[in-house]
Amino acid sequence: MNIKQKIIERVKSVVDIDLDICVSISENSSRGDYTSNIAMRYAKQLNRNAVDLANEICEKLKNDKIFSKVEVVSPGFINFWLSDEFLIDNLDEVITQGNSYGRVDFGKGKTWLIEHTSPNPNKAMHIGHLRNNVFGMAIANLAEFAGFKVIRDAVDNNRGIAIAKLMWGYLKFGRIDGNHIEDVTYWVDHVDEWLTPENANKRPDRFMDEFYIKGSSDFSENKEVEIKVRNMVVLWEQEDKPIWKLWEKVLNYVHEGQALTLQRLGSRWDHVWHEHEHYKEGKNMVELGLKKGIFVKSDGAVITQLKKYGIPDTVIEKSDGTSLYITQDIALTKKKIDTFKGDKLHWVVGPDQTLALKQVFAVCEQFGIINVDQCVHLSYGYMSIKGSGKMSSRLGNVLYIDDLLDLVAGKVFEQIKNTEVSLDEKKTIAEKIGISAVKYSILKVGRTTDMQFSFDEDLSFEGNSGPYLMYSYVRCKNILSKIENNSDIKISVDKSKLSEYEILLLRKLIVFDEVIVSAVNGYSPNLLCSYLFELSKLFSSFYEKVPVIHEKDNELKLFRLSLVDSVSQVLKNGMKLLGMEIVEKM
RNA sequence: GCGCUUGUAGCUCAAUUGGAUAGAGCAGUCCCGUCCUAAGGGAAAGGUUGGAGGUUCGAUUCCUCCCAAGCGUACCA
Repeated sequence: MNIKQKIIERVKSVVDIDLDICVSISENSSRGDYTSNIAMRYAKQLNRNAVDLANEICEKLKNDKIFSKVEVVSPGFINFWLSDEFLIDNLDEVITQGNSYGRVDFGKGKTWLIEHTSPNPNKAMHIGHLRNNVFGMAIANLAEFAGFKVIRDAVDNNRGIAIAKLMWGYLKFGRIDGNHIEDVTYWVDHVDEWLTPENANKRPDRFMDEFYIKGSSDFSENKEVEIKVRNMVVLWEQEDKPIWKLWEKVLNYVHEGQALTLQRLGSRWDHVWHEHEHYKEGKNMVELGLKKGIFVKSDGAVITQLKKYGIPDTVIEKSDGTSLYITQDIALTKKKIDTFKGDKLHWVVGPDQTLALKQVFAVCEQFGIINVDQCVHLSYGYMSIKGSGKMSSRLGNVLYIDDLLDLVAGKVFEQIKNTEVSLDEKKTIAEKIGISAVKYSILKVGRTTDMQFSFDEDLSFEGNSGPYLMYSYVRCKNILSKIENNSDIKISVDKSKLSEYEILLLRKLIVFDEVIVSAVNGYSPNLLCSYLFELSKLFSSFYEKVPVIHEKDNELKLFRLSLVDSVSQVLKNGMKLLGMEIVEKM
C-alpha cells in the first residue's frame, strides 16, 4: 500500500467520504509531503466551517506515528509531514526492490493495447514519427510498470495508392542505365538491371525515398501515368504475380531501412498488423453494416450515420467500390479485440486524425465491437524545427530521424572526446547520451503542446535536460564505486544528524510510485520528467554541500551511501521508463 | 461558415485536472575552483496567464462573448 492510500485510509476513519482525489503530493515542501483539501470540499455539504472540520481531522491524526506533523492552514488545507523514521525506512524498500521500486498494481488484471508508430512503408522516417515513437514507447513502459498487461502494436499500411507510386517510381526511374522502363514483366526477368541500395551506396529506406518522390511527382504531373499507377492498385488486388513481386521488393527495402531507425530508438512492437492481411475484411464490414442499417448508400457510395454521436458522416466505401482508411480501421479494431481482448485500446496518432478516429470509434460501437469509452486517441502536438516552416517531403525540408540523431550524437562526442575511454566506448556513450537527450526533450513537454525543436536550446545539455539526469546518475555511481561493496548494511541513523538536503531527498524518493500513477492516469510522461529533474536538482545540491566518502562519522557515511544508492536506483528506473539509456561514465 | 485544439517571463516549456506566494530551463546580471566529475552549486531580476465579463471561500484551469494561430470539415492518407 502506498503512502497516499495510507493517508486516505486514516482520514476516512475520521470523515467517511470518498476522497481519492482530495489527497495529493504537496507542490511545495514547506507545505508538507502530502496535502488535502477535503475540508474545503465538503464543508458546505456537511454544513460545517472548513477550518473547524480540518482541525477535527488534524486532531485525530496528529499522533499517528507515520506523521511527524499535521497542520491546518487557512482556508482549510491539511498538510501532512511524514515522520523521519518512515522516510528512512523507505530506503530499505528502494534497495531491496531495486529495479522494481516504484512498480504499482494499479492496472493489475487489465490489458491495454497501445498502437504507436505506424509509418507508411513508402519513405524513411522523419521527425514527425519521432514524437509518436518516443511518446508511445514511454506510455507503454509506464503502463506496464503500473501493472497493466500491455500490447504494443502498429499498422503497416502496405497497400494502396501511396505504395503504388513507390512501385512506379522504382520501376520507371530505378534502372542502372537511366532508361525509363514501365513494363513490370520486363522488370521481373531483368531484376539485375535495376539499382539496389548496395550499388547506390545508400540506406535502403533513403534509397526508396527518392523513388517515392519521383514516382509521386510523375503521378501528379502526368494524367496517363496516374491511370497506370491506379491500375497497379487494381492489379495488386487481383494478385497479379509480377506486381506482387515488385511490391514485395520495394516494401522489403523500406522496412529494412525503417527497422534500422527503430532499433536505434529502442522501439519495439508485440504485434504488427499488415494491411494486406485484413483489408478484405473491411469490405465484409461494409456489407454487414449495410445489412444492419449502420451504413446507407448515398450517390453510389456507402456512408455512415453518426448523427446521434454529434459528428459528421463520412464515406466508408467509394462509389467505385474501393475502400478507405476508415474501412480497414473498423475491421482491424474488431481483429484487435478478437485477438487480444483488450480492456482499453489506444491510438497514438497525430491530431489531424481526431475526427477520423472519432468516426471509427463510433462505428465500432454501432457494430458492438467496443464502446467508445474504451477507445483512447492519444493525440500529440506538432513538432517543428524552430525557424523553419512546416515540413513537407515535396519541398525537401524534412528532417530525418537518423540525421537528427547523428547530429546530436556528434555534438556529444565533441564534448566527451577528451575523456579517458576507448574510441569505441566514446562512440557508444555519445550515441546513448544523444538519443536520450532527444527523447527527454520531447517527453518533458506536455503531450498536446505543439513544440518547436531547437538544436541550440533543447539540446543544450544543461539545466532541465536528459544529460543532466544522466550526469546526476553518473555522479551517484562514481561515489558508490569509490567504496568497497557492503550491500547488507542495516540502514540506521540518528535522525538529528540529518541535514535539510538529506531530508528533502528522502521525501522525494518516497513519492516515486505516486508519480508513476499520475503519469499513467494522465498519459503524461512529462510528470515523470519533472520528477526526475527535481530529484536530480536535490541531489546536485546535496552533492555540493554534503560529503559522502569523506564523512568521518561512519554511521552517517553508511547512511549517505545508501541514500546515494537509492537516488541512483530511482533515477535509473525512471530513465528506463522514458526510454533513456543508462551510462556509467560521461 | 461549423467543429476540435492552442494562446502563460525576451525564448522554449511546467503548473498534481478548481487550490495556497503561477514554477523551471535557456539567454542576460552577479557570486562559488586545495574538497566524491563545474554537463555543477548559489543569488538577484524577469508575469495584468491573448482581451472583457461571469460562476465561488479560491480561476491559468469551468461558462459566455471577442481577438489571434493551427488542424479538421464525406468518396486522400
